[in-house]
Amino acid sequence: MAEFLNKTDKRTDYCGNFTAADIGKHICVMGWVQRQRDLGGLIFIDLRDRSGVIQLAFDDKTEKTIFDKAFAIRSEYVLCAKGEVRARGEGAVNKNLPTGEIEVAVDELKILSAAQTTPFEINDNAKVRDELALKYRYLDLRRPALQNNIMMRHNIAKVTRDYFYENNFLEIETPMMIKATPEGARDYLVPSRIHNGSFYALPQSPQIYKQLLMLSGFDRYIQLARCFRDEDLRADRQPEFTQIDLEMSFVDQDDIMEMIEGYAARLFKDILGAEIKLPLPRLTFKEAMERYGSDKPDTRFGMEIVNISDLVVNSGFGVFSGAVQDGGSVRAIVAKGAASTLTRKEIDKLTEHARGIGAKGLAYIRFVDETPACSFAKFMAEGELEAIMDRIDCRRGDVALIVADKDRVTLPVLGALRLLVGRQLDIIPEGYNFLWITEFPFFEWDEESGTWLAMHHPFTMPLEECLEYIDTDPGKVRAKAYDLVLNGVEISSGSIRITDFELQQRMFRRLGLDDADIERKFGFLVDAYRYGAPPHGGAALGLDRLAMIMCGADSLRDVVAFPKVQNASELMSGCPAPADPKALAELGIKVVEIEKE
RNA sequence: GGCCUGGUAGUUCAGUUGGUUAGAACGCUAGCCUGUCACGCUAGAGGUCAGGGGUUCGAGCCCCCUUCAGGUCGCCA
Repeated sequence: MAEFLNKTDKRTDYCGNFTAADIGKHICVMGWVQRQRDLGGLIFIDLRDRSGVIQLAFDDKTEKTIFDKAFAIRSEYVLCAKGEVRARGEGAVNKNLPTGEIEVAVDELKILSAAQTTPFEINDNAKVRDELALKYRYLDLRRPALQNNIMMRHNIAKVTRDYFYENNFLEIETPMMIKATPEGARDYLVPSRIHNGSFYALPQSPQIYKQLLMLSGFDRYIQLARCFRDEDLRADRQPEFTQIDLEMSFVDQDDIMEMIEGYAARLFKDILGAEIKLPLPRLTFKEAMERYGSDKPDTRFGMEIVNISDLVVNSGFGVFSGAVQDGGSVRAIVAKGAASTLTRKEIDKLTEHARGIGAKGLAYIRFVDETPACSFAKFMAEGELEAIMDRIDCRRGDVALIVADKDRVTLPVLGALRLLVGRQLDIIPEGYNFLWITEFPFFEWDEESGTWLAMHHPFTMPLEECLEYIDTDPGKVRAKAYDLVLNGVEISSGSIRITDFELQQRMFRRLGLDDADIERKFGFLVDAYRYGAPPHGGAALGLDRLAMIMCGADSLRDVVAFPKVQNASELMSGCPAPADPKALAELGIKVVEIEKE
């Protein structure tokens, strides 16, 4: 039978906060039983709350009724315990525990709640399969590791607000029920009861609203904004997530980047005590792609991509020469000292992987013995292989991986292999490596539709020097867009917005939109820019991803209190779930079975 | 939508070439134990081998389908 708190039951402090300085004090603690140890005439209970654990002690001086109560206590019972803090005996000190020098000699004990045996042990050492842990997420969240992550996330949010508030940003809430955005990820839709057949969308980001806030004159805006995207999940992608969303007026690109750099440095200093050297390094998109095969390169290690097209353009190996003559390239990465790790079998696996992501094949040089084993040596003329190995610095003990294709294949494939091999060789050092990627292309040619698409979004400002190419050579137009990358993870994406009505019309038309399209898709936003728009731009940082990296977690699930799994359902509550037929009728929605192909 | 990996006691796992009664550790229950802290010792309970179908004299193991979970490609302006 559970007991109840009364007016005199006030917690003195969290369990983990007591120290030897408290010896002699009479205290009250509350929490969950981590473990009860019954030694016969002596019982110990580790009481846990979000701060840590403290040991409760019961012995022959303990009143009999209390001792008997302690005897029956099991793991995860919720207790209120009062008693005197005392030093543990010589030799009984637990050096592994912050509270290991002390214990509470209990003289009053309430069982606030009994607990059934949990489906798994509440313990960081006990591995539990995700499926089960997520079904009982409220229990999994009792584990110290997860508690610490969630608390660190809180601290990140706090420092974030502190920093931006101090810099005159206003926190303004934007709506969660909005008009569907015409492009980008799939929207989550919310049906309207009053307007049957019409739908709200949940925001993929507050993009349009924050731009309008600049037009309204709020000048500096920030919001920790919940965002929703109906796309497939990944370890670093949840269907709902939180962005640190910000926008600034009367600034250009460098001002915003500087503001964000200051934030990054402050955050890592305050939370982790890490010094981030400013200004952060910058790479253009083009350079990042050519050196790392990625627009979010992990620059904690080298293994950069080397272009060998000019050496093989006339070689007897058709795969190489053909690729270059067709306008593509032949490029390589070299894994230094990897010859013993990257066996023939491992290279075959890498080849399979490369094929899986679009390469036609993978050539290699594996230099382990006197003569290098090379998959294409027999096609090489005198001196050609030597020239290649010299260019890419492939020495005894190294393995070179070579891809020949269009740039849009060679670069990303080598970029992916670089990461894979880097992890396999375990050569990626610890630490925090920030990097800006700038000068993104504005347009992206879409093979499928045969049109130019906006790579970022259509309100992104082109670089002034590129304006002349908008109609003549769209591929050359670069944008005032900047991504912040941390350890190979894109943690922020931002841009300066177009505030000139005429220029915006020009960009829309280049994207193949006619006046009717523009009006239908962006009508109110375009109109807004007719009435006086300050130059402005902003960015959005992924709070979840930041927290993930700062916690050293491998998955967003470890920093989101109630995450969703791969099929976008939540295992604990069982959502999404079928709706009540009455509710559907009111919404004018009829559920039809969609045939699977 | 594609590909890969996995599902065996409450939990984490082992399970040989397809062969008798499916094991271990932890947890749980009971008993003993005054300095434990992953307490110790003794005993015990606990199994739809994810579900369905097939091959076989015989299936946890082989085959097919389904399902759940993880990773990944597509997708994510």
